Amino acid sequence: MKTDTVFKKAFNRTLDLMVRGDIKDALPSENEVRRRLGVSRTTIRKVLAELVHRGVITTDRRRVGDRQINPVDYFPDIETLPRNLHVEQQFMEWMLRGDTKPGTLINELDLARQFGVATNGIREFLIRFSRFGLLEKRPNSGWIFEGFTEDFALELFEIRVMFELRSARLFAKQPDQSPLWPKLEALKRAHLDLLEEIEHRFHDFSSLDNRFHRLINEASPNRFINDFYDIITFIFHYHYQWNKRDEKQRNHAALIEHLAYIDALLSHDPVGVELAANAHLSSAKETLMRSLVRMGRTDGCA
Amino acid sequence: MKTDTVFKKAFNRTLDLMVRGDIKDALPSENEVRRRLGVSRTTIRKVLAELVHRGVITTDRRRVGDRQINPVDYFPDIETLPRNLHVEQQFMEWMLRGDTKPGTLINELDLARQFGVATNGIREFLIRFSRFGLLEKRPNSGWIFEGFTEDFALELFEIRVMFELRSARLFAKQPDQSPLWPKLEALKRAHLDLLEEIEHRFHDFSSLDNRFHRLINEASPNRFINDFYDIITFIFHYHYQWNKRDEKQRNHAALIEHLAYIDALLSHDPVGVELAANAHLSSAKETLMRSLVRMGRTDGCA
DNA sequence: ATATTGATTTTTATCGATAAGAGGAAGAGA
DNA sequence: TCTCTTCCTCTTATCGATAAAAATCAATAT
Repeated sequence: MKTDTVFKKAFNRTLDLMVRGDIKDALPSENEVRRRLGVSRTTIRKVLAELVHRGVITTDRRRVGDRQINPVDYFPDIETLPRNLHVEQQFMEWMLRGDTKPGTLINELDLARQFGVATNGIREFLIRFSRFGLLEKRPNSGWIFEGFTEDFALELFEIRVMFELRSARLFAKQPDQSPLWPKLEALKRAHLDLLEEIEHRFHDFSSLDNRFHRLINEASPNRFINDFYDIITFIFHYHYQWNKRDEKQRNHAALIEHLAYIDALLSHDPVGVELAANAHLSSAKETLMRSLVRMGRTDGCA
Repeated sequence: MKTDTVFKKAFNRTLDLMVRGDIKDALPSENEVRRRLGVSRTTIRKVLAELVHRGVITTDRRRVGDRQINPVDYFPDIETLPRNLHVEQQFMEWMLRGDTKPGTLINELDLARQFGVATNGIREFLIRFSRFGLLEKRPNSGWIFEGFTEDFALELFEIRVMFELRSARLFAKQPDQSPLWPKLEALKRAHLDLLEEIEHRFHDFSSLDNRFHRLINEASPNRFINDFYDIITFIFHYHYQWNKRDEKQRNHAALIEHLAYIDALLSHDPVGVELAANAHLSSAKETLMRSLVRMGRTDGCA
């Protein structure tokens, strides 16, 4: 039996639309709502039915009633997360926080019980996750966890540098009329904005980081490079979610490096691009390696 | 209910051992057989029980009887293939032979019925397969097949060249005492042997090809490069399984290129290595691209 | 006609059940 | 004491069932 997370999320989002005034008086057609929320009409109808049932809208012509919408009407956030995300989060927590050692073998059944899902869900997650190079399957037996080790990080960065330099070079070579230049300019402004407010908005850096590196790849797209960047994004997302040490400084420094990198790109100077990219990447690597060493020492020897 | 392919394969292999005379008179201990076949003792016991049941060995002390072993005693090969391999093969056939167009959407239920397995098996295969960059999942809906197109091949080769040049360079730089040099020598000899008998042994090239490129990576291992080579191996394996055109010439040419490449490596000459590697890779690319174009034309316009 | 809603069919996500296979504990034999 | 075997438990591979969500088809209204 599927979870009804899609419905609950759609319901909450519909309430949002009404609260924000994007929907007032009569509701738009089912198809219109469907388009806005990006779910099927079946789900929309369920949402509408529930709204009627709760007296938020009237049955005839579905007018928005004068009933106030309050926080209790919303489904709790957890119930709007699909199962596989749930599994992912719990697994990453198990792996990164639990200080899971290289060579640990993973027991599907055990994890399934721990996470409260069927073994199937665990297995599907593990298959998906295995492309990150941290797991290996022994047929008819379990999985072996290779460990989020220094070696892993070094190998990851070796590829990352190759790919990034390749893409940056190609980006710099684009014709002047390319639509990517204005995009890069916009991104530069976003960086400057963030820099101004770095004191309290430093969390926003990671999404900017992502946008930047993906933009670099857009100049000459290659699906394998893009896929590889998924790995980086994923690993960093979870790793730094639980390693907040020096987050502000880290992000501040990276922001400055990005700006130098962007300027080098904007100046079309290949040597400068290479230098700036290298500088940024090696500092990112440094940061990760340092935090890995620290992680390993959480048992008290530092 | 699991399939008993492990048992059947182990059974066949045990018969092989007896036929080949590796096992005569009394059988070795369960643990010994286990070690040789690489399966669990549970499975071995099942095999032994079956052998007794069929009168191939005697119950007491498990002596090999004088009953002749004949082909009928073997389980058919198909029953020794695990389910997921089955799915894989059928899917690849569906995709490559069926001339499946880019943008085709994949229906798990439909494939499950077609291949005679539960939807779960299909889904697990698709998740595993999606790392090859040919599929994309739409949550709560199906999968979309991106197509085994020219773009795909071009992107694949761009990465392949980057990785191979990197690895070849590092390989050439190894110290003289590295154990990889003798391995390379051995591989060279294998190439020469095959070259002599190319007329009727040209099928053996692909495994040699694999060994060669994996050896190159061994000098400075990187799991992501290795994983990427899995993609290449997989794609080529199936693609050329159904595109046998010019197979002999193709392999013959590649063999010659390999030899030049190997000699360049053995001479530690970085420029020569780069040239030879490039030459080989671009010819491999040529071959693939040509066969892709032909595939597209199987509808008769050529 | 065309867009909107209503009813119906298909497909996906998810669970639970079960035979096959892995592996451990302890007795039996050398 | 050590290996081999028997017995037993736990895990994986695989199926089938079912609610949720998507997709399609039919009816109605504008």
